[in-house]
Amino acid sequence: MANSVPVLVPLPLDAPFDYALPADLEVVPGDLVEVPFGPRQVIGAVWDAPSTRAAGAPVPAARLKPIQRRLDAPPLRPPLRRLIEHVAAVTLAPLGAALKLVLSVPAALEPPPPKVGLVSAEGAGATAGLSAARRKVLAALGDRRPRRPAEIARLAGVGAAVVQAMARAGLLVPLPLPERADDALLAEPSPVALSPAQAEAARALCDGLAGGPLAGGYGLTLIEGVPGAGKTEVYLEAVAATLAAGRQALILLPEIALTAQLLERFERHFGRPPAAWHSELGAAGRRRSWRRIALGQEPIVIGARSALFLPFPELGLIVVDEEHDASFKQEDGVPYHGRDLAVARARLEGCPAILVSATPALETAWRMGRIEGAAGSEGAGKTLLLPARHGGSALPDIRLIDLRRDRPPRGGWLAPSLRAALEATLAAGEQALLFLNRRGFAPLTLCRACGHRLRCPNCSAWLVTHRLRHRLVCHHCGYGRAELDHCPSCGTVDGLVACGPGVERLAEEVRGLWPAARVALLTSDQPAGPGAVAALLRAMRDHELDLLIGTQIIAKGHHFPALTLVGVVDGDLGLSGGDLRAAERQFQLLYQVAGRAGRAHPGRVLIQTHLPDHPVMQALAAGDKERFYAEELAERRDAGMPPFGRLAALIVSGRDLPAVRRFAALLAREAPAVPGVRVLGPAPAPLALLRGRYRQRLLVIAAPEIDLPALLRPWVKGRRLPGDLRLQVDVDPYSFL
DNA sequence: AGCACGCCGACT
DNA sequence: GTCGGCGTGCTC
Repeated sequence: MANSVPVLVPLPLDAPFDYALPADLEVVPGDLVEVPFGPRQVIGAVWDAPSTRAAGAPVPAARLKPIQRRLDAPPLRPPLRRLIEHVAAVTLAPLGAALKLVLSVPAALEPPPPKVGLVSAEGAGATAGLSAARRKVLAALGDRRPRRPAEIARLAGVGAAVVQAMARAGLLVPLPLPERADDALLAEPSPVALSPAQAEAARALCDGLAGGPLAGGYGLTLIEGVPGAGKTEVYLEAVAATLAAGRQALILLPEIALTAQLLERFERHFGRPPAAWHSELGAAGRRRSWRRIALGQEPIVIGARSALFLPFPELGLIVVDEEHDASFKQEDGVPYHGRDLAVARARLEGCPAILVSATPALETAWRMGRIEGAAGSEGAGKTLLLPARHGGSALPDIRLIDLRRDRPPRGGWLAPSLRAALEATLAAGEQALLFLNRRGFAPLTLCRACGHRLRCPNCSAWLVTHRLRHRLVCHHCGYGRAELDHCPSCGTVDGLVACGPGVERLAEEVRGLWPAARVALLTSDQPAGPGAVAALLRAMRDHELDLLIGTQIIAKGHHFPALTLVGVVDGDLGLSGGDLRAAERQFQLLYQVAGRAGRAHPGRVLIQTHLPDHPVMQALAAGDKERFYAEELAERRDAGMPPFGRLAALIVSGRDLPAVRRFAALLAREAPAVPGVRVLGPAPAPLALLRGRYRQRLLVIAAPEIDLPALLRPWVKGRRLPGDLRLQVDVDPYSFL
């Protein structure tokens, strides 16, 4: 019992705790161990010995509790441990909370229970006195091969209960099932023919990256090209090179871009399905995948941002596809940015990182020195610009519809010119897509008699009418109730009017105009059910649909060969609200949506807008991405906003508004007075009431040379909050909602 | 994060 | 007189 060992537990604690190491146990840093923690047992990770003892007297050796056991799982490798420390440092999260991101699947830390099947017991041939069902089971099990209970029941044509009862009665006995041998390639990989431009980019990617993936070493590359330019094929070459070197590749995608289509594409290319890691994965799938990844049995992992924390034994490449996407930013819990951490992990692992986008984040473009007249940071990495595959214009023909002149008829949302274009497209037997980034039927419902607006009781937000489900829903907290036929304020019956369009309402208009057209709706909540979305996308691809109406879920990755017209119903939607990145995001979104048109045929895009002179609209209409980036960057520079300044948002929330205000004001009074740092607020946060909690926000704006986490740490860390108040610190906030 | 300890209201 | 509310403080 000589040594003491630091163990980090996945709880919101800032430092590891020391434990006694029993004489019969050996551990190395990164090992997963079970330790007593207060009254309970928790699984933690053996941490590295601190170089200098942290402040505070060490716990006397006599009071140390012993490590209970070491788990049968590979230790967390040093790069992953350093990533955990990095996350805690940059987000101000407790170190243990960062560890929890890695140990998110406790069940995976234990070896899986051996898979057991059933065979008929010795001498069970004597069937006398057995029921017909039981005889059927024994007959079906003639070959004495162990099978899973469900399979036996199916084979014998009996219920699961029969099999269970027979096992209990000893008529069937357990026997281990043979391990599934699935390491081999399942199919012949099908190499993809690259265009000359793609081949050149792939060569540059594989050769030029700090000696290439084969040689290892950190390097950062941006692959940029219009939708359809074949960016995926190029990075697949780097993935192939990584696999050839015997290392693993991680591909990060926004959650909604993780489709069956994409997984199939990888499977075709590499002859085996990649491991997918996303929120839909069930408990069993997570456990299995986590463990297989930890044991180095999954060479390719495609996942959403949380896949960054998987325990790869030898990570050789990280790709961040759609790197500009805002969903890489984790908003609650530990508020990290997936793209930034991907780059950080690549650096720690000593492997290349590839960022991929048709419309890079402004920060990325700047950092890579991509923008005309902008210095960028030196030596950040290199950019591979992929030209459009068929030469010609980079994007389909984009035109603006000025809604101030070209007005939709009363009660409609499609301007005459968009109607005409849809009419012509449908008449020609071609496909169209209508994009409206608004779920439901109408975003606002008000009473004609008294003007009352239907609001969420928990949030400062309107209730959205979802007519298909006959419900009123809050899109922020999940509150929902049945649709109303009377005003809850004045009681007037049938006086409620729906204001503004949602995709459901748009579908109604479209069906009224073209009753014969095959129309479908696609949003994040519609259609429901596994496979339904895939089926719908397949139907669209195979031209079994004429018109698809959807929210931003349709913007990503899908390829519809017969699509020739894209209509953007409300181009201004993302531009309202004082969000720093509103213009950038809207440009990226509309550019992506536009890219759906004419990937095979020349297509066109019509954008309805009230702001045709807005820089976003002008840039889209002119097809001038460069100008938009340059202008937007200039504006950021003038305002001292990212990437020319750093932001942090401090949000104080609680059920009692006065208490929230008091604490926010106190926080502001105690703000660090440092040159180059401004603190704005407190002011009501953009959603001033969310889930029944009032929210006040302080905004910190710091010059780029300021170490923002270091500045914030003494100010906010270890602060005791009265009552149910909570303080959320978001360094480099992304969305301002 | 849990969970215990610790001081003030309505109940068998 | 007790059961129990959740405020605050600790866990090697």
